[in-house]
Order: sequence, then C-alpha cells, then structure tokens
Amino acid sequence: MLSAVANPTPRFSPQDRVAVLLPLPLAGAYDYRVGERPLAVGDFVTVPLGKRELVGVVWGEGRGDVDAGRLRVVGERLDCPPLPEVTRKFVDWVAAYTLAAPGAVLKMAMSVPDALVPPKPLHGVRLAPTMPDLKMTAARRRVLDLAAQLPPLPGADLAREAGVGPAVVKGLVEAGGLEMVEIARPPFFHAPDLGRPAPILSDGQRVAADALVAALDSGFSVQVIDGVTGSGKTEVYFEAVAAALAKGRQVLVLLPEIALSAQWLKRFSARFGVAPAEWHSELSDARRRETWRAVASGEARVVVGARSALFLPYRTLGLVVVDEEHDGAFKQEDGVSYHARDMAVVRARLGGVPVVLASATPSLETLANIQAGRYVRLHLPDRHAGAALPEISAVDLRRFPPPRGMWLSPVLVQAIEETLAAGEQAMLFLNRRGYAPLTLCRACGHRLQCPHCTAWLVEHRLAGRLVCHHCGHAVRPPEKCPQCEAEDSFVACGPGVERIAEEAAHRFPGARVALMASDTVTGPHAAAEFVRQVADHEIDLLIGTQIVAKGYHFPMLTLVGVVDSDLGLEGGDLRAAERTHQLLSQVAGRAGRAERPGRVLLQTYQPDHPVMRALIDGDRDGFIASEAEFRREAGMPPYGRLAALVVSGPDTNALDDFCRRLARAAPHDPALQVLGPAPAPLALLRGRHRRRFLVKAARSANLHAALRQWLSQVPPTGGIRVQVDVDPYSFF
DNA sequence: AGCACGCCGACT
DNA sequence: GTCGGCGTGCTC
Repeated sequence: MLSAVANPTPRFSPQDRVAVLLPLPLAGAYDYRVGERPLAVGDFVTVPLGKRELVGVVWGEGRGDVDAGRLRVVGERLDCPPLPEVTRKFVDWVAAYTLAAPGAVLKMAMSVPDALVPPKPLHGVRLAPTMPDLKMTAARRRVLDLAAQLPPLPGADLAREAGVGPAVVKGLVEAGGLEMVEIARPPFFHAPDLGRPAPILSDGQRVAADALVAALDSGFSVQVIDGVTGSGKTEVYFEAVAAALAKGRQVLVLLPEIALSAQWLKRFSARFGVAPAEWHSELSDARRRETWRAVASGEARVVVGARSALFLPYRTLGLVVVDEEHDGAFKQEDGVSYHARDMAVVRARLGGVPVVLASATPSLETLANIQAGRYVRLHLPDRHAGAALPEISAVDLRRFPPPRGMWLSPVLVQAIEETLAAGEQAMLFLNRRGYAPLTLCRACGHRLQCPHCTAWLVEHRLAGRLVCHHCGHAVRPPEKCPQCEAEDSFVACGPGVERIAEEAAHRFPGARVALMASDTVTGPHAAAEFVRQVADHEIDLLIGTQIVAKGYHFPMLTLVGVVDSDLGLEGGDLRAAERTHQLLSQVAGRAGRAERPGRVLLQTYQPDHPVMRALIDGDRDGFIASEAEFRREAGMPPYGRLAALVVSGPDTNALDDFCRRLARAAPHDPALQVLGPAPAPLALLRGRHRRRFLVKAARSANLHAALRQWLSQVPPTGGIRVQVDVDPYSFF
C-alpha cells in the first residue's frame, strides 16, 4: 500500500503480496504473502523455501506471476536496520550489468547471515540498591568499594580491577550484594580524530586536495588523482576523507589487496588516531558480523576493504576512494564477474557522492573517460619532498647475457654490488612464483603437466612440490619420468623467484636476502612483518613477485632490477602492453623514494619495444596515446565493448554440440560481432573442458539486451555451464 | 545454494 | 532383495 507523501518507502499490509529476494542464484525475487505484521521495502525477513527457512529482503510489490494458492507466508521481520534503498538499487544495477542473478549479487551484500540477528545483550554488575547482610571478607570489600565508584561493567572486568578471582564477584551476585544489569556494548570502532594536525602538503597536493574537498558538496563526480609514484596521493585523498568525516558521512576506501596493506593502515592510524574498519576475506566470522552491523548503524566511519566492501549497507556514504585503480585485482572473475573500480563509480553515482580514483598509472579506461570529459583529472607530476623519479634503463640481454644456467646479467650484478656496497637496498622483481615454470625429462622430453588443466606444473622447491597455479593441484616430484621411466632425468626450465633467490644467495654471499611471494606471505601479519624488516633495513636484497610492486615505501631502496621485463608481453592479450607498462612503472616506483636517488634496470631482449621505450624515456603519455589509437582502430575497449562467454562441461562432445547450437542462435546485428566458439585459453580447467565466445560490440549497441535474448534461447543442459563476463579483463 | 527424486552397482 | 552413488530439477 503506497502512502501519499513524497518519496515514500512502500509499505505492505497483512495479506499483501510482496516480492522477497533471497541470497540464491534464482532468476528473480519470489512472491510471498505478508503475515500478521506489516512490512516495508528493505526489511530483512525469514521466509520458507522448500523445507528450509531462509533470510531474504523485501524487494517490492509482488510480481503476481504465481497462483495465490502457491504463496507461502513471510515469517518474522528481523530486528536490524533495513537494507538501504541505495544498496538495493546497486544490487539490481550490478545484476543487470553483469547478467548475474540478482540473488547472487544480494548474497554479496548480506555475506554474514548472523549479522542480521541482534547481538546478545551484554550484562554487567553494579552495587545492589539495598545492601543485604553479607559475610564480609577483604576480597568482597575491595569489589564492593570498586563497584561503588565504577559504572556497571562486566563481572570479569570488575574482578580483574579488584585483583580478585571471578568467583568472588559471582558469589556477591548470588548473595545479593551486586546485581546484574544490561549494559551498552562498547563500540567496536572509534570515531576518527579530526583534530590531529594534517601533514603539510606541497602546493600541487594542496590544489588537488582542495578540489576533492570542494567536490564533496556537489553530488556525484569522478576525480582522478593522476600522480607519479611517491607523489603523495594518499595524503591528498586523506584530506577529502577528513572533510567527509567532518560532515558526518561515511567513507569507503577500496584497495586492490587489503591483506597486503599494512603500510596503508599505519598511515591511516597516524593521520586519524584510530584504525579504520577493515573488510576482506580473512576476517573472522565474529569480526565480519560486527563490521557489517557497524557499517549499517553508521558506527564504522571509514571502511577500507577489498572489492566486496562495495556491497556493505552504508547508512551515510559520502565518499568513495579507489586506490591503485588500474590494478587487475579489482576485477572479480569467479561467481558474479565485476570490476570493482567501475562498480565503485556506479555506487557513488547512485548515492549522489563523489568518487576518487588514484593511480600513478591510470587505466586506459580511466584516461579515456578523462578525455571524454566524464572524469576530472588532478595531476601530481612531482615526487613529494623533493625526491626525484628513478632513472630507468634497459639491460639488453642479447649483448650482456647472464652466464649459462643463470638469470642475472653481469650489468645487473654489478649494479647490485655497488648498491649493497653503498649500504643501500636492492630489489629484484620477477612475476613468476616458484622455482621453475616448467620441468621436463632430459631423456624423452616429457613435460610435467597438470592432469586437470592445460598448464605445466610449476616446481616449488621450498615446499618440495609441483603445483598447478590454476587449480592448486600439488604433487611430490616423481622419482622417475612417467613417460620413459628414466630416473633423475628431470631438468628445471626457466626461472621463478625461488631460483633467483638461489642465484642471489650464491652471487652476493654477504647480503641478507628475502623472498616475497604470495606463498611466502601468508596473510596480513606476515606481510606486515616483511614490510617492517625491509623498512628497518634488516634485509639487503628483496626478491619478489608482483606483491612487491604494491605501493610500499622503503626509503633505503635505491635499485630495482626487473629480471624478465618481457614476461607479460607474451601471449597476445589485449591488455598485455598496458599491463606490463603499469606493472613495471609501479615496480620502478619503489626505487629512490627518499633522499637517495633510485635507478631501475630492465633486463629485456627487446629494448626497443614501445613499452620499454616509454619506461626508459618516461613517456607515459606518448605510450598511452599510441596504445589508445590501436584500441580505437580495432574497436576494442575502452572504445568498443567486449563480453566473453565461457562455456564449460565435463564432456567434449556434449560441449561442442551445445556450442554449435549456441552459435546458430547468435544475434544478427551489424553492431555486434560474435567470435567463436574457440577453445578457451585454458581449454581444460579443473577437469572441465572450456570453449569461449567473444562478443565485440560498438558503444552504441545494446549489448545486454542482445546477450540476454541470445542466452535465453539455448538453456544449458547436462552439466554444461555458461559463464558471462561483461568487460572481461584478462583473456587467460 | 540445498534438498529431493530417480535410476543403476555392491552389500547384509 | 536393499543401501547408496550423485545427475537433474525445483524452490514463491
């Protein structure tokens, strides 16, 4: 029943039909009949589904597409704040855009079912209003004296304060000297301290910060902080964070990998005097529940999180920040496939608030939006506090090859020796985990391959395992070749970081060498400890995968060596050049961030490749311009649009048959081009065979309508799955 | 996502 | 003869 006031929250009376969205991958919301209590849109309710009782959200008026006789009755309304309208609109928007089931998106927004049940009330003790006759002891005396002075507090705390055992307090409660009362739960998250002195900003930083602060009152906008590595982007957006908080609003900061952001958290605490609320996959259930509720109630003022933090039920979100916006980790590939940076922009637009994208190497998408006038660019061309950008040069591996069986060129070795001799730190970067990416039999040439995927097994010598990096399959190295049964015939081909660490230990015997990769850095604590060791100069030579490229500030690090600069350029991926340029720029940006100047050596077989030239000449804009031109001519993103359909199944015959039927039903539209089916880049993954279609669409085409229409014509059967990825990011 | 129904192999 | 494997399909 709608009321007549403006912008009403639709309310539903007993016996009405309501649509309830459940956190399941169903096609849409299901209709239920309202029970004895009225309901409003956004209410969390329990409903029966089959034999189960589930929590869902009242999504709107019933759709009326099932017989009234089949309707079941809504159970209870949960005692928690309703899901805000903006969050509901966001869920619908994301579902429509990604072609996912709305319930699958809702699931991300209510990832903690327990959070919906109010927490158990907390009990404390205080002095009873009338004191009964008590057998008095010294311990009891101390407890009662203390209880007279303190507000009600949990019995265990009172006992600890009084220096007695908990049994004394318990005894006093039973004897009537103390009484139990319900007390307010202490807040989990403390309000940031806005009175702290802000750091002194450079003129350039000040201009950018002022622009961000001014935008806070102008509704939706997208501001891009385009600042070189070390330019102080974080300090700039912290000013906007402070201003948003001063207006009583909440702030969301998205980081690509929250588990690796120890330094960021430290900077936040230094600026605001408190820790922000964190949101990522490694939170405990209890912490997750508290955080969810604190976001909903508005108690959590700043949330820093991975992509899923977008779906929290913010009460008064006033600012969204996406740091390292170019980072591929923002693209979720499994389940609902979405790009958190793009969805952050959508979330901000629905909420009518500004969003800030920050990067030293903005994505082509973002740069195109700046050019089109949709996003505003705030430029920070200089490093903070007078530090210079590092000098980047190529080491031509054709002219200065490493010795046989090694991977570091004499040029790089000498530079590392000089750096270590000067008492400074060096870093070696190779974006490949493990010891060697390929193991083959010297006798017969057999290559060790994953039984479930189209991929070689990667040797992890430290763990004594051969590992598939796609499905996690791990085996002990076999004693003899499974093909020719030769013994001790395996030879490791190519380097991974473990092998580089071995070589470094051999070449720089006095140096303290550390290896940092996702399998040696197991969580936030390990990451923080690594970072501390490097920052405190307990490590001379750091060797790592892309984990070391991420925003760290190591003042004494002056040399960065890239072991294989060409690695990311292989394979013909659409974004290979852009990604390699971003990654190497970020890695290079770790060098020389304080007083001492930095230098970067890129080992490469193609020193004249446009990516290498751009890095060496510091000509990012020129590189971007030519890359953009190529994409424009090819009709590729960001100038055209792509969708990928990955069709998978256990049986190749059934799979190919299904693909043929799908191909026959493909849309006929001059603005759409359907390519495929072709074997997907991983033609076998986790035991499932995979085929891929690519849909290339002009900006003007209605890609979503065409995809929906197409897919609805050929429903998958027999264990076949169709995964849709709108705006695919990687092609592997 | 569960949970049932349903149709083919090794057990008391 | 039954217990149970997990393939397919439905849940307002």
